[in-house]
Amino acid sequence: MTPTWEVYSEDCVGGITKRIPPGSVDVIVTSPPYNIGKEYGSYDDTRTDADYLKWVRSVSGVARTALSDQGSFFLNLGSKPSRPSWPFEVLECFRKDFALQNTILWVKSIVIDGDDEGDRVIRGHYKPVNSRRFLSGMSEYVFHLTKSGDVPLERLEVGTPYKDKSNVRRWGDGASDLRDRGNVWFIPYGTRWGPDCHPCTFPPKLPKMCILLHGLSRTKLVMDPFVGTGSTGRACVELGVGFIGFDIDPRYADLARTAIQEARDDVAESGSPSAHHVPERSDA
Amino acid sequence: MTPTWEVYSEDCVGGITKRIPPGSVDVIVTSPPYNIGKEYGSYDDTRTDADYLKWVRSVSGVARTALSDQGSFFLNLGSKPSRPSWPFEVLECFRKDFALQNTILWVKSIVIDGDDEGDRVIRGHYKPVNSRRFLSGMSEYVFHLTKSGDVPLERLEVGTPYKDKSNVRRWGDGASDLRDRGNVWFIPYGTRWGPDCHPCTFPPKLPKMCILLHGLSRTKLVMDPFVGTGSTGRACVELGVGFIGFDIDPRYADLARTAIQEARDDVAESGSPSAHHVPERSDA
DNA sequence: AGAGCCGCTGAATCCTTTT
DNA sequence: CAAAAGGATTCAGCGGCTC
Repeated sequence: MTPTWEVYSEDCVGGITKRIPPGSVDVIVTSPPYNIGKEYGSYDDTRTDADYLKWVRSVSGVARTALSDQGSFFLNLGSKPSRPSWPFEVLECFRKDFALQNTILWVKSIVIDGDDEGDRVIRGHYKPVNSRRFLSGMSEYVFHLTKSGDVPLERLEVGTPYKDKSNVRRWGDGASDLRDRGNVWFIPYGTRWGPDCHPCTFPPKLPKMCILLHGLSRTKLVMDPFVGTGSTGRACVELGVGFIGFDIDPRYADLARTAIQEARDDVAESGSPSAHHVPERSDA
Repeated sequence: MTPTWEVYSEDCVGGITKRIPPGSVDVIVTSPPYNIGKEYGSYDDTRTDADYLKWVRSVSGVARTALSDQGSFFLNLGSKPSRPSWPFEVLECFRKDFALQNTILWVKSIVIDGDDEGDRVIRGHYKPVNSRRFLSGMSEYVFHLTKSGDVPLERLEVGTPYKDKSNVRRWGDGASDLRDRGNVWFIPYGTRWGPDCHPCTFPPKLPKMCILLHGLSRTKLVMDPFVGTGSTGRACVELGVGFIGFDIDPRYADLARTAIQEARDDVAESGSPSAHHVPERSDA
């Protein structure tokens, strides 16, 4: 049976309540908008932080209802350069409904100075901030939230090959050359980052890794309350799992539907409905 | 005039109040103990989290008093994988007295998958945890706290060259070929990890980079309320700035004094009282 | 002589069982 | 039922050994 991929152009709080049976979502992957005023164009731009956080609380509530008891909620939060504490303040809202089980650091760019092992390594796109007081932000957070704080994961699904190959046969089960990647994920942006891109989407590799970490076999339905350009939906098509997404802005909902359709065409063409691994290059 | 380096074996809250004139500290670099029960052997081991956080509040208060208006407070907080939210909870205590101006991510180990730019890169010490639900922790936080949130920094003092010019090791030239390193600092542990090492110290490179980031010219006195093995004191000797440290445990205070004395001997021997740059290898 | 194999050790570890 | 104690585990680095 083919899974379904749906995107609704409506407010996620209402949409989730109306359309999603409680406990039926296995994985949530999303990146909420920073400034609700921008996204909800009709709203008053002078919304206070307190208002925003109150709204976040309501999102958290419906998310908890929709998620299954053994489900995983991957919450991507970047930080406004001018306010590094913002992600933590938003996280507090969700921690009233969820346990923080893991904090994943999405590193976009890093400098590794030369040492015994090799020369200096600089990887990832460098986006400098012109400031006297702020360091350029090279990372975002992916908070892994669960209801119990005790949801089993498939760490090796996003694993990395052993460094010491002699350990493969010694401690690996013999077949797999994989060990835990840890909580620091280096995922650079793709080379091109179009001007019409949603400001707060992530590269397709990120939602893919999140779903794989939760475990593909335990994932039937993925939800994204703020689809943006539809990276999560695209990942779901490629992984062959169901998806339901929301975006109050019809333009983004359309973008996401297009992205999903493109992914379906690609999959139909290449023939492989699901790639059970992290591809080397999964940039759009 | 030679700066002074002092370590007192006493509780930092009392020690700071007694010995440090308000506003006289330019930079604080420290890594507080997680479990006060362990450090303060005589205390009741059944201290609750709330008690610990209350104690943190008192530390925060004296730290604020000691710090100058334009001072920087670099707070290193690691996290047990089993409780990823702990650093954020502790941070909240300090945010009542300080503004969070920057969040620096100290990355100890990272996997960079191969792509166009090169082969797969694995760097740093890998410390796996035995768990089905937790990812291995490869990072810690360094929260940069200030009074105003608007303290100017010297980003290029910890900068990195624009290009890989293999034989440009000429530091005298200065900041011409440097760009901002960003907020993700890759600093691996040294290879050897001696048996008599304090469990929660950071590599000497870390406090050094913090002081340089604040600006050597604006730094006369550095303070560390929990010296541990004395990495911060050692860094101060090497940079030629004053230091005052505290540790209630006399053994650690002694360790720190020894570390400082060793650094003084090293500096006296090599002749250069301050190295105005981040050394390639500064492991003890 | 260099590649491969194995033992040993560590870690602000986690997990299970027992008081 | 919270807390303590002992057991289990992981994988990189190192060193020694063999082929």
